[in-house]
Amino acid sequence: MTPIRHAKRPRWQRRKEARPGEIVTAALGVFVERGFAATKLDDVARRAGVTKGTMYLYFDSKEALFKAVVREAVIPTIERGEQLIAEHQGSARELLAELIRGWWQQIGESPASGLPKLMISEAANFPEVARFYHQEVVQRGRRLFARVLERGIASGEFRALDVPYALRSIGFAIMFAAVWKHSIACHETETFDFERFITTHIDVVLRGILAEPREERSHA
Amino acid sequence: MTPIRHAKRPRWQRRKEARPGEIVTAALGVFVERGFAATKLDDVARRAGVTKGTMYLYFDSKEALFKAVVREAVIPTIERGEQLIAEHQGSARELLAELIRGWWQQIGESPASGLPKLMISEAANFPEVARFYHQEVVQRGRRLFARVLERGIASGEFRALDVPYALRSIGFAIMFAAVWKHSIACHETETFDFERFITTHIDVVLRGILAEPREERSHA
Amino acid sequence: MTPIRHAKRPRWQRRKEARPGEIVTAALGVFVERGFAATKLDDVARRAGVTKGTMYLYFDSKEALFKAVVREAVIPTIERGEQLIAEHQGSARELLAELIRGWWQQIGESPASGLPKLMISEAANFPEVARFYHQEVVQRGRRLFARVLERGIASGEFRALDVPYALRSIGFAIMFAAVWKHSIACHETETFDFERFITTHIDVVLRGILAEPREERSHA
Amino acid sequence: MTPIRHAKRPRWQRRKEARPGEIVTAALGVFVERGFAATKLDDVARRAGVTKGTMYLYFDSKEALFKAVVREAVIPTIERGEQLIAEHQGSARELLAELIRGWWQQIGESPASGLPKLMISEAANFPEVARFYHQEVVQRGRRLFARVLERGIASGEFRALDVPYALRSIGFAIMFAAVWKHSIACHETETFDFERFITTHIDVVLRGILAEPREERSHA
DNA sequence: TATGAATGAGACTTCATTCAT
DNA sequence: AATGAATGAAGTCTCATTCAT
Repeated sequence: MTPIRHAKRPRWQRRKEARPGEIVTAALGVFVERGFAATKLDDVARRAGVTKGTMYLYFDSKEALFKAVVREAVIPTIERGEQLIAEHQGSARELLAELIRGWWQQIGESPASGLPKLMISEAANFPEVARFYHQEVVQRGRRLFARVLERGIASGEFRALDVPYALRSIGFAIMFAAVWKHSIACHETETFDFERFITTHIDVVLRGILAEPREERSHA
Repeated sequence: MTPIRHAKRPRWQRRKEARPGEIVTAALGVFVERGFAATKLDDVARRAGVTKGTMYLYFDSKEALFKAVVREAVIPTIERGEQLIAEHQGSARELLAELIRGWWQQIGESPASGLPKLMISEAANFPEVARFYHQEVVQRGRRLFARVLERGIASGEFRALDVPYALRSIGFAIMFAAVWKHSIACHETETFDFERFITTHIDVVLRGILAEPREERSHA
Repeated sequence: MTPIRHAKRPRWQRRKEARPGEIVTAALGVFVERGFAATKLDDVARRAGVTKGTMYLYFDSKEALFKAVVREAVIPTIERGEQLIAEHQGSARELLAELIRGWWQQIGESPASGLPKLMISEAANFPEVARFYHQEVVQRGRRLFARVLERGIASGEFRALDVPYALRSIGFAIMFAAVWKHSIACHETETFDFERFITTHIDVVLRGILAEPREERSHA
Repeated sequence: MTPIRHAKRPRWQRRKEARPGEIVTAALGVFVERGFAATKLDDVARRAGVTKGTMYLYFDSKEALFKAVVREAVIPTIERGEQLIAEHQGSARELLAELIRGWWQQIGESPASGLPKLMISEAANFPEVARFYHQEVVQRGRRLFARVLERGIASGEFRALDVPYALRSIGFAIMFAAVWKHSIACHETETFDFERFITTHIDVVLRGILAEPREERSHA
């Protein structure tokens, strides 16, 4: 009679390469959901499929993990932003529309879209990180939009705008959509159709900034 | 023989009526700044000019205080919203402009403007509160805007819009301005001119939603 | 029938003044017994009759508590040392004998006698504290002994000695007795009679340093 | 076709015989420096040139390692002690002097001199080890000294002494010198000349215990 | 009514120990 | 035989909450 032998699964595996990324991904999720202070490392660990102790092999502290999360999430945000500019061509209006639509497709639908919410929530608790984010993401993004607007104004496509504020008028709504997605949207019964929102938004703001049709026109 | 009577001033005064309000105000500030979990009751107490123990005379727990803060901040938000509709008249475009400008003046510049940031940050941690806020503020606000847009469409002032999403296109930017003010804006070197933002925003979105000019047109 | 009413003893009392001293005393005991690292704050708290949390009202950290313990225990050691010199008079030999006997009575039998063991054990872990102890206690004590020896040599009572090392020859044994008392002595079956040790030690070392009685004798 | 053969040097060599000794030596050093609880096995491993895991091939636990360290360090201490007695001959005074000097040369200058400090520090945490050390080293050492003193008294070289305590008067200072060497001595700016200390100590205590010269005397 | 000393549950963090490689 | 990634128990420290004053 052979004794029953449970095929003993190993208690854990060595996955040194994969771990940091998995932990950062898990942490991004929990931080975005609950905020830094309310996040328990146990929860992050569980979501990453490791134990609490393992996380300290890769990150010195909860704060270090937070910074790593922001850093990791920021880099693709920047890179994709740069790429978007490089790629898109055509009229300023098409460029702007593509920029918005592209941003949403590449970032808005990725986990990195939680970053704005995270930074907004934790700015006061992590001033240096906030400053870093502001420089590397916010200001860069603004310059991007500004360039497009200015190009459109120069070419006569767009009317004379107060560029620094017009870009906020356009961009804030998009940022808020991302923030919304990761917070109260979860509690809405009817689902929010981001596709439709983006389409409508582009429609509204483009009309809002386009130069007067042609012949007639006279605004102060 | 007259008994000696020390004119002993009481160590503290009875301020039963004033206390709760002061505490809630202080708590709103700290909650908005740091978030619920990162807020220490000691800090709230200090800002309110009382001690930690005193707060428990008025609020059962930190969570209860949080709910009170939201409730207290929500009520004027709603009331002012209602009032804004009731007061303003005129064309839909003027109404919309006044609505936005009025919101900013009455709420955006008050401490209650921190509420959106707070709710966004804590929605996942306080689902019931989030639901309450969503119903009493968000949806009500939306209905407000929707009514204005619909009125404008009906009167031919505005073009045919996807109302539920167009209102977000307009409103999100304003909400984000409030959120921004309480978070990363603090880390900007150049100051953000909200007045100018509001003006530009109204300008852009109004043009964006107005019916095709045809020939005539003349707005300020 | 009267219901039985337990005279409910208060869960705790407010004793702000007394606490720090009690905690330091308790901590001295445990630190001396087990060493810094092996000491659990829970144990200190229990011995002091408080809870762990209470200790943090008075000391910022375990390390801060350690430093306070040393500081508190050092001060009386120094003060009593100074006092011993000031008080004692008479011939150098009597002075030396009194010094040793007095040290034992005043310090050796007090809890502060654990200090040498504690400093010896933790010197490598707390270099700054060790330096402080070395300056304020060790060197001061040495100067004390040195002065007595020099006085005796000058007066012809003691023979010409290598003072810096002779004082160690005398003093080390006494220090070791204190160290011993707080460590291995606890594991001896037969008790150690400190009184008898001190008497013998004084007898031996005094003979060892007294000037040659008179004419005769000469050994290498 | 000859298969390619990488002359792959093994990542590690079989050093089964050498390992335990190296680990014990490293551990002795760290234990003496920092104490048992403050010692991290990682540090020991690094000093021994192995990894933490390897240590568990030779020692079941940190405590087992500690015991091994004591055992290993105790044995030569005992053996050298025995050897010292066996070797030395001559008058009791010479024997005593040689004993002290020999102890210092053979043990005081070896790493084993850290043992007294270690046992003193950890006696309360490892009572059985302390008891073992006490029996095998302390008491044996005492008996050794006692025999020498008794021999000297019997031969008339030494005066009538309270032997059990006189030997402590002599021996404690030497033990303390060893303890000192491994703790606070490291923080002294001026170096401690052990040679000179031993010489002075022998000088002082021998005079302190020699019989009164009477008129003359001649010991071999 | 108000205080703030005291509490204790719970979080972060360390590190001895295990075990897949 | 050796490694070092992974574990989890245990300790330090914080802070919401209680309660004697």
